[in-house]
Amino acid sequence: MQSSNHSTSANNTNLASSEPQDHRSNAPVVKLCPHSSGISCGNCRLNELCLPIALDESEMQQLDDIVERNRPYKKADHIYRQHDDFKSIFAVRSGSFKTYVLSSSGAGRVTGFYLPGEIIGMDGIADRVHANSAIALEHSSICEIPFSQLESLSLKLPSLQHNFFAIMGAEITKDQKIHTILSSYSAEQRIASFLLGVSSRYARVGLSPTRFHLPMTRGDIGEYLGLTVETVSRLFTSLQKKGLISVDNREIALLDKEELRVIIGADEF
Amino acid sequence: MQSSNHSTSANNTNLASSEPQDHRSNAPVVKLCPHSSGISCGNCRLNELCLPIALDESEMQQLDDIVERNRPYKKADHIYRQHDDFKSIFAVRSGSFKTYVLSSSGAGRVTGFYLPGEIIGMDGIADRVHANSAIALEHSSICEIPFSQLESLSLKLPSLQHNFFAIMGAEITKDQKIHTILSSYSAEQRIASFLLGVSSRYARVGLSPTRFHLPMTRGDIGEYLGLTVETVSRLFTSLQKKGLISVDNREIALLDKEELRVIIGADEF
DNA sequence: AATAATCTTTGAGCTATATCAAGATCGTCG
DNA sequence: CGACGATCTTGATATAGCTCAAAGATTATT
Repeated sequence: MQSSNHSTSANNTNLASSEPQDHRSNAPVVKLCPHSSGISCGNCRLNELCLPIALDESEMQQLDDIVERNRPYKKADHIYRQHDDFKSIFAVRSGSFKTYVLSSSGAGRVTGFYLPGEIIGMDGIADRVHANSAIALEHSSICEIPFSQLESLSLKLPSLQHNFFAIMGAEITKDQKIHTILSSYSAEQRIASFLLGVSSRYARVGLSPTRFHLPMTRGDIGEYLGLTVETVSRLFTSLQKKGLISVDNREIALLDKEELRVIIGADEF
Repeated sequence: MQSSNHSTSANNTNLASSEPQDHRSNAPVVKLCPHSSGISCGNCRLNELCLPIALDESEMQQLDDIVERNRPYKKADHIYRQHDDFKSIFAVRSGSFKTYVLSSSGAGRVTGFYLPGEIIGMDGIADRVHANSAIALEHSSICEIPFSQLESLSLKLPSLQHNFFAIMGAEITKDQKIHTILSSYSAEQRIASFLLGVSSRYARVGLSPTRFHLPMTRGDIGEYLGLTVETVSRLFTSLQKKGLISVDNREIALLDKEELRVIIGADEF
């Protein structure tokens, strides 16, 4: 189905294995090239936003030693799939991913989008099995951090333990925010909130908060927000007509962020 | 407003302070009675479901030393409120709590329910400020675990660090499950899923999975599931008419769990 | 470059759930 | 015990967003 692919969390810990026992359609057959790039946490432009926040030189070096930098993922490549054994978490270095669960009806349900500097895979920590699948939305690259090694290192580096608790805590806070959005916001509020959220996540990594490219389809956004494609599309059109955003396919410009915030907080009186 | 209350995460670390600077209406004025009960992690019947899982005697003792066992909470007492400084996490020992965020319209939004053996307060770990409020649904008691001390101790006790990572991971997995429920389930599926969820959580602590008391109102359930009170009420009635459950005010009996599961998975073909 | 597949938009009608309203029941407190 | 406030139920109606449908745009494949 594909000429190449990646090892996954379930099987790429053993880098020597060139023929991993993979039960999936697009089975990886190419061996990994860790450390092939000259990239390290120390020189990564995301290091202040990622796991290494506030680590000193030596600490960062120790973290760096357990990080594996897999070769790039093509669009639609999976990092891991639902029910795979949990072995690692992954930091997005470039590109973007979505996570989703499958409902056998085929109606996949998107559970999250991940942009550079964000961590994927924490859904597997509790049960040691991934609760969802993670797939690249575009050509992307990640850093793989074997979890057991992260645990060991966290025992030695208080800052690292602290950072990882904070990262997991942020995931919890984020998920609860979405809970509120899904349980109480109108379709228009959901879309406004989604766009502002993406905006600030791009801003976080130094990209424009007002003009950006959406890596996901309208359908993905709909699944994530509990809306249909049609509703998402209609609302993009409607927000554009109101002059709040400009839409050119997946190129979005936020023209009036303040008013978008008003939409979200409109029930707040 | 009330004759007594509790210290909160924001101010009860200093047990000596009998007059904490509290900005809330029902300000605590009674000093705490830690260790007043003969209770310890070692003899707590929940210790296999809580933070101490798989800790040995000595480890459990060390954990025990940092745990503060506050006096009971009355119905409607807050453990902490939105925007309070984050200092501790809390394990429910008995009773139950809900967490919620306020939308100034007064329409509070319930973000979670917490039963015995479950951990409250992880919403504050990332930002060091609580993102929601936690309030007792009935007469309840908790164990308070100061977070900075938990962090320190986790550096010394690998099992404790491991457990806490797992507990946070479980919270993430749970929140993502709810995401899926809210974004794709019908009202009936949400209610069925909620009832089965409560059932297995009661089973976890050794209570009946088929007959239980709901500590929360229909309105709470509605806010949590993104439904109105009326819809929740109608569905309870409807599921009862179908013979799947029996409802006597807040006393619930699950008469046909298998069929409830079918309802949830009904789109799975 | 041509074709196929996927994604997006727009319209028209439908339905699940919200909203509004009113009564019934429960729990609490004087 | 009696009464008030909170909670729950049930009915009637409204509507936001879904479903179905079809055409246009974009992207991928040969």
